[in-house]
Amino acid sequence: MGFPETFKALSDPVRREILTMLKEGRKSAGEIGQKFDMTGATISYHLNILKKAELVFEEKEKNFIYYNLNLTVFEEIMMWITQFTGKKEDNSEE
Amino acid sequence: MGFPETFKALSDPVRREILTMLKEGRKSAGEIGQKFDMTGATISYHLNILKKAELVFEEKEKNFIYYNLNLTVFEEIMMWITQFTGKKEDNSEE
DNA sequence: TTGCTATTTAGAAAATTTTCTAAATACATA
DNA sequence: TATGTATTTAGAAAATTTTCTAAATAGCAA
Repeated sequence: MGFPETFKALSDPVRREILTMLKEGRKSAGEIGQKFDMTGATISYHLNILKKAELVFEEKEKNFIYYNLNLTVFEEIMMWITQFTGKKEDNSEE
Repeated sequence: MGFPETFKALSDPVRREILTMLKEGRKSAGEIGQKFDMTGATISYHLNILKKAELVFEEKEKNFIYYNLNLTVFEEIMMWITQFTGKKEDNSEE
């Protein structure tokens, strides 16, 4: 995957808002788009960046494409930041 | 401060590399610049972005300006990510 | 003061990112 | 098959970011 893509993906407010929406559970591209004053094409562009950064994955179902959070990469970002804050690196609880 | 600036600041590889360098301790703008194949003006631009994001602070001493990590904001990013990974939010050890 | 070193500021050029419109694809169902 | 809905792709325009050169500022030291 690569940190460059991940951090780039997180650097845009629209994309962070999309991630926040997905905390509630999967949403279709259309549902996500309704939250923003942008064309579907632009939302699609942002979703693609999140997908390439592996921050989300998609599930195709009927006519829809649903987007989900992929938590693995969030863990990796945590690790990266941990090198600065010096908290323990293995969160072995839970 | 604001997450937008912080994430923007972290989105550039040069700036992340600068932060990594500063783990060792404070460095002057000149010392930082030696690591990169860029003009001092460009380094200064990146340092300013890190400073505005409050990821670093500066100490002026004699003819030099030394840059240091400011760990506070890293903690805030950790918090932001924690909302996704669901780890405990108060790291009350140490 | 004058000159030297360290760094920033200003403004322009180059590169990248974000957004849009229009067209394309894909699937579902009448 | 034909039509409609959901979403993406292509290509261009607009906006932002990164970089450079040249000039400015600031402190030190002769």
